[in-house]
Amino acid sequence: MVSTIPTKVSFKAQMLLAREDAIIQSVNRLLAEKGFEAMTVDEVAADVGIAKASLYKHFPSKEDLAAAAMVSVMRRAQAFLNALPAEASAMDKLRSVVTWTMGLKLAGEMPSLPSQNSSLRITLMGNTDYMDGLMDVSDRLGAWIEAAQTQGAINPKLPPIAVLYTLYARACDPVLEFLKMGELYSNDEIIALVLSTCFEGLETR
Amino acid sequence: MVSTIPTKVSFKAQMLLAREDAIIQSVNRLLAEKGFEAMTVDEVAADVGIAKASLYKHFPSKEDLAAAAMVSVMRRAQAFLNALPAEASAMDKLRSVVTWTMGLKLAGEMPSLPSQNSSLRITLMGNTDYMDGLMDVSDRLGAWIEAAQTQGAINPKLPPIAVLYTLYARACDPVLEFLKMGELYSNDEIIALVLSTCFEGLETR
DNA sequence: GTCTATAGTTAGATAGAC
DNA sequence: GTCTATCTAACTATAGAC
Repeated sequence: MVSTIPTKVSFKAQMLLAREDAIIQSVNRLLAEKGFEAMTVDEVAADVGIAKASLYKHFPSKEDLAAAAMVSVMRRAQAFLNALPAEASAMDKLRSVVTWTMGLKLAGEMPSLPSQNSSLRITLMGNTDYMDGLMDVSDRLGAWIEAAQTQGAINPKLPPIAVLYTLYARACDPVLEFLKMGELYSNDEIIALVLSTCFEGLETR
Repeated sequence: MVSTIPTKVSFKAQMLLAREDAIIQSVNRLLAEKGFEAMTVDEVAADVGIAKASLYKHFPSKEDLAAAAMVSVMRRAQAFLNALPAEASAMDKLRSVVTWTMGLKLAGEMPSLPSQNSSLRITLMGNTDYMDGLMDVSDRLGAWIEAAQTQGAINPKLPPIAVLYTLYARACDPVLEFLKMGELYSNDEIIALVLSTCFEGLETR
């Protein structure tokens, strides 16, 4: 039994995962484009190229679709953190992470969820994959923040939690899209500008 | 005719304005609480204490309700700008304005609109009261920004438009609500923290 | 698991009496 | 201008055949 069935099971499982990946990719893009409320399940189904009922066989609700997209982004973030050079300073790592998240946002790959929606919050906080990823990322960023403060790179008077929130907020900063709409600056220039205001502030140094 | 009718007309007009003020106040609060998509017209009607159909006699659509709330906030902003001491430096004025907008947000009086919703954008941009107010406020802030840059207070390398967007963005900064949810800091402390990260940045000076 | 078809609900907007 | 009652459209979710 072990010798005959595995390949077939594995193949089917692979197809299933591939389809779910396609779904998540569509959800991710649509969430970045229009946000959670404006995205409809019909759109997702049409974008993936399957029927809506089939979609509900994979994910039990619209909220779970969004959660899956967030888990996906969280995994990408973890992979990015893992790939950072170990010899870099805590400050450099933090700057790299923020640069990466802003790039994701400008590329239209950062899903945007309303922080108010309660049913979505409940689904997200009940999703252990998402919560574990969030905790892991927060812990690692938190450690770098405290290290940077000890080294005198980040203002030690700021509570680490406030710094963490400030960094997270750059991933959904409306300044990015406003500057992009103006069409005066390239994506790299926009990232450089916002990175500068974030770490160095508006005041002259 | 001129001597007999005016008082009655004026009285009716006054009642109408009072009712519309009450509507706008409800809309403003609900928009701050739940955002545009989550706010329903039924809720607004119930909150004001009138029938939904009556609401539609005053404002032709949900989008126009939100626009009226934005015009109201814009007027308050203009009044705040007018009341700033003329002898204050450009930099002090900018800090005061940002402090004020963050206070409004923390007090639950800052309506939050999705920057993606297109029908809302169209209504807003077709509303001359709103657009005139926005232009006026932007012009005055813009002048202060350039003055502060000339005086060396604000980093002159930053494009004024990027500085303006950055200041506007503080009015809807999720860091404010995150820190408020944590219940570790008072509203004044939160404002001081975000004001510091905004103007002085995260890096040690 | 995928489909078509539809149930069930909500919310924006309107009709028509007063 | 205000009301009750209703329309219409859109959307989430599911039933049931294959």
